Amino acid sequence: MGERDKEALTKLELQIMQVIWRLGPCNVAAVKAELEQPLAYTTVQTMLNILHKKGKLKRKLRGRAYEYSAVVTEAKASGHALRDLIDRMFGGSSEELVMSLIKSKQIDAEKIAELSKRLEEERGEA
Amino acid sequence: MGERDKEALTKLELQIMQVIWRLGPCNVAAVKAELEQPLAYTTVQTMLNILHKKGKLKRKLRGRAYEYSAVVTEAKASGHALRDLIDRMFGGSSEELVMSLIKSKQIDAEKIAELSKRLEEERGEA
DNA sequence: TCTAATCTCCTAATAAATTAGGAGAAGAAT
DNA sequence: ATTCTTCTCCTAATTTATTAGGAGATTAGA
Repeated sequence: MGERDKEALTKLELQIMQVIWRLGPCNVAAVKAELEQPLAYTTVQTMLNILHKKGKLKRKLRGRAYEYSAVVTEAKASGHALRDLIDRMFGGSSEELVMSLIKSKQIDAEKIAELSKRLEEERGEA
Repeated sequence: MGERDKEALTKLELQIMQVIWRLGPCNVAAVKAELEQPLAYTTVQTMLNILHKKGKLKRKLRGRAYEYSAVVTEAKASGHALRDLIDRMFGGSSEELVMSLIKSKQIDAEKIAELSKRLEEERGEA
């Protein structure tokens, strides 16, 4: 990865970000408690450090522990992950992705129609 | 990764699979020649071995070199990658994913409508 | 046949991601 | 004040992913 692509979150990084998106600002203990896998305190801390270094989290001393909070929104992160996948697997075409969803039966005509409709409505309100 | 998830392709693995999906059965040299990054012959070979071990490729001696061919289709692999992303980032909901595409302006109402239409047509023919 | 060019296998170095131990600081409890 | 706990930082072991070297086999061509 040549300097670029440092946006991407690894699996564990994502899980940790998700805890913080869900709970809001957290210290190490809170994140650790919320993770389904049992991880050592220091493991969680290392990951939080990495995320902080990558600019995904900011932190602030609260009491005697740091409290970490998200710098990027979940929407932004998922948008980015999606963009990556589209570029890497669907030749950059989001239509291809949607077609793939349909072909693999992960979504159907009804759902698409429903989404279109919801879209129209939102469009109308805006 | 507890035994499961061994479906997932890493970045380089994916690139190599893509060469084979595009060109059909290939030997090491052919894959190496087709990759944009310059990689050593043995590097490509190691990756092909790994992919073979993972069951993504099968191989057959053709002349004096192995010829590797895809066991999984591109559609299947991309379907799986998509499923993973949906599970990991969109709480398992493909609708959420599509909404995210829309919100991040990676696809718009027109496209969705077009897709729906194309779907109807295909439905009609089937 | 002999040589040069592959190609395979085995091995391993490097890098990135995940996991965690230990020392010391600093507040809390007695 | 002394002890106990909790938290930070620094460090590093482990695992997975990427990269590649070298020995020996086999074949093609002179």
